[in-house]
Amino acid sequence: MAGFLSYSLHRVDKKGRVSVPAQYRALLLNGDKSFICFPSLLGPWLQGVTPKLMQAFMERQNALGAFSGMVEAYPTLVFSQAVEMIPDTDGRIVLPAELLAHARIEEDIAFVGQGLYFSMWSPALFEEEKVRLRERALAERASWVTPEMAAGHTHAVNMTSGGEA
Amino acid sequence: MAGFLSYSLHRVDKKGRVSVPAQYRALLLNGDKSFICFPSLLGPWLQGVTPKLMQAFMERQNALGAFSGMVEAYPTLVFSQAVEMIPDTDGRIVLPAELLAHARIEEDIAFVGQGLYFSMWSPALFEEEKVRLRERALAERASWVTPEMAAGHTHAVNMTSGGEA
DNA sequence: GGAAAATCCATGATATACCCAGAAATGCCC
DNA sequence: GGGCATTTCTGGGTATATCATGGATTTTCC
Repeated sequence: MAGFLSYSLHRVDKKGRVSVPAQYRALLLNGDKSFICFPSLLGPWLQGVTPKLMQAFMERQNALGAFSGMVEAYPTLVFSQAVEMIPDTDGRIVLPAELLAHARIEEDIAFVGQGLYFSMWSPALFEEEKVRLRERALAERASWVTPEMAAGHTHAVNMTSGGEA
Repeated sequence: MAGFLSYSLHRVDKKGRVSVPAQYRALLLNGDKSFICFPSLLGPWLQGVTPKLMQAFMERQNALGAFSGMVEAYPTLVFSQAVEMIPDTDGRIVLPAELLAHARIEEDIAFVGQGLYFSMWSPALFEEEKVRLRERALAERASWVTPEMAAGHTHAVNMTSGGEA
């Protein structure tokens, strides 16, 4: 399945090395075998996105921004703090200290699948976040599973293509 | 028929293995030979969906959501708790302990067809749910039956008989 | 030369993929 | 309807491969 799923706990060793979940690594194989990591602006966690997604974000920038004379705050922050992570032959990466600090990650790290992308957390902080997520999710749910979705997408979701006649 | 039907009772053995109903397996054959399983946000049961359906849900995410700064609560909860299940050569899967716990499944498990997808229950809990379903189904029925059907073919929409045939 | 980083090597625990076999149910043919 | 054959589910056992992790070694660059 081509999406980031599940939750997995990993360890940060003394040298800062972290195993990227094998499942995620498999998803990166089709691309650049790397992912982009940057601190979330809203809280203590790190976002992990595919290079492709990063590209899409870049293309949203005003190409002439550099000539506008003003600094585009959001993309500048994101890009300046983003780091490309390339897992080594053992599937491990080393997260820069600033990123670890931002997410308050010390010995343990949690990889959290979010479908198109994923995030990395201090396990304890994510547990707290999960409580908040649950509260918000029910309210949000309606907007994610609206009749339009059912009407608009169902036909594209043709079960298992063929099926028996 | 390319849809998840019926109800079937299965056993969870000591090793946590569960046979996926042959009927369901047949539906997965033309696809990825797997399905995605995640806890329902609404109650103690597990949802089973095809990878294709999961994909459709994923595509509904804002591709640049990771950059919005906001955590999308609903998809994050779903994806982070979702696990891809790939039946082995005997057609069995192993459900993770957290999922079993959520649905309070112990020795027995019920597969419940829901058309485009299906769900997994503790048989006892589903019996209780069925009572509630019957009540709600009658109220809902009106919105599922189109005017034409209501005029002549109402009997053809007799979904609520449910249970084992 | 020394610190930091990248690479290689080793390990062990776990899970998982596979095999086998019996029982039960199902469908089929006569 | 009776009997046969096939599928399906279940249980148990085992070997294998995967994967996360820790340590050592080499390389790089200041």
